[in-house]
Amino acid sequence: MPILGKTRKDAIKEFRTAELLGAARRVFAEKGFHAATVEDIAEAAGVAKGTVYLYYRSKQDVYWGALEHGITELHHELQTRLAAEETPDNKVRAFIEIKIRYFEMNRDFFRIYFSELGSGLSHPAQMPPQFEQMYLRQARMLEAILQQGIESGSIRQIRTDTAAVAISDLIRGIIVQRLLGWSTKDVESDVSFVFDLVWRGIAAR
Amino acid sequence: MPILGKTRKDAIKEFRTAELLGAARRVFAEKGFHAATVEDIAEAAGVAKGTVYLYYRSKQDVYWGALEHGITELHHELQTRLAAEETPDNKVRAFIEIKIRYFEMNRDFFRIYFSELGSGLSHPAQMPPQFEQMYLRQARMLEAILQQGIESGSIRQIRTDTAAVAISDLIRGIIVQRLLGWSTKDVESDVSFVFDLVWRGIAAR
DNA sequence: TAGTAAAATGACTGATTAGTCATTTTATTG
DNA sequence: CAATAAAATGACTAATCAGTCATTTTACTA
Repeated sequence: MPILGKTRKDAIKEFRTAELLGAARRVFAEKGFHAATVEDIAEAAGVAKGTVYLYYRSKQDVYWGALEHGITELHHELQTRLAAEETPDNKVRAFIEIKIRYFEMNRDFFRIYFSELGSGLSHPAQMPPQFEQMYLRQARMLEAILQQGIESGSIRQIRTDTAAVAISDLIRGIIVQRLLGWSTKDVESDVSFVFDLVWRGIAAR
Repeated sequence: MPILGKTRKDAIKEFRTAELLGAARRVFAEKGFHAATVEDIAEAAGVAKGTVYLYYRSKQDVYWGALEHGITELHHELQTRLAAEETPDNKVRAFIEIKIRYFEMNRDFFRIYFSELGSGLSHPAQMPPQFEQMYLRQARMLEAILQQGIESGSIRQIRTDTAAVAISDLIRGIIVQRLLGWSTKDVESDVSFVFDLVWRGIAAR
């Protein structure tokens, strides 16, 4: 039974992989890439160190796996929820809200995501190209919304690429504030602040 | 001659310290805190490893020294230049421009500054309290300008703390874009973009 | 210039840890 | 229930590097 056999093997692999990625996310978030040891991750996942190397080629591989998992999940969340909104202003607001809420619910992931951005700054070459693509994919999603708004007349003529990046920066800033405990407001109020600032800035007069 | 002697000794110390901080900034920016070795820094400064430990107690100390130096320099730059501006809108614009230009001229420093923010996220406890103070000091400078604008009626009622942070986030985002080579516009045009977005968002109607 | 103090050096130590692989445990199958 | 294959283990190796300190070099002084 080659097919069943293959499926079962894959099931084990998927299970261990998910187990390890969850542990990796927690450990990397707490200690950062360098300070986290493979032993730490193995322990957090409840396996021995050698087992980690049965599923990932290196520590760096585990890290990228954890990062990719979160980015993909967030992307799907955005695609699904944005499809339900009609107007550009609702879409922009939803975009802001979904990202803030996702990171609020996945703080460990945000720490990895954020610090990877930082190290990508120092070593752009070492980052696998697909990650640059993943970052840009989100920016393009937002750009498309802005473009739609410009065409329908609700958003003024504006550089959509720069505006999209600016919105992402504001969102990231809010998350950092929340993680540091410097913002004690509820999510809704932070979402409104960002949306109002942005919408005043980009809406047609 | 105790006084002269002391002065000379201090002069040597200052010279070596500056030498080392410059080298540290370059090396840390290129490799990041963990991957940079004390040997690297010593070599970049043209001294032996042991010499580094005559002026700094640890690698971490060197890092904080480099960070503090840049933050202080930027702070003085801001204080001096902002004093020359009169109206809130000119001050806000100057604030944006000075920061972008400073980081544009000190790219190595920005990499350290930015990644420290990232690791502060993961280990808030390990960051010496004075750094949190330094970060907040800049935010307060901006807040004071906004407050002044509100009082004079040119800026609408708005949460100055959140707005100040938002402006800083936008500035940081622009710098990242520039360092990654994703923004090819001249500084003036990036400054204008940020200022226009912000001013539409916060100006009195 | 000789003698002394300050500064600089770099070989060395101890600790850490990524990755390996011979051995053991667990699951499968006929 | 063997016999065999798959999965898991963790002791071990080799490499790296922060920090030390006995020795050497440089600067100063009388």
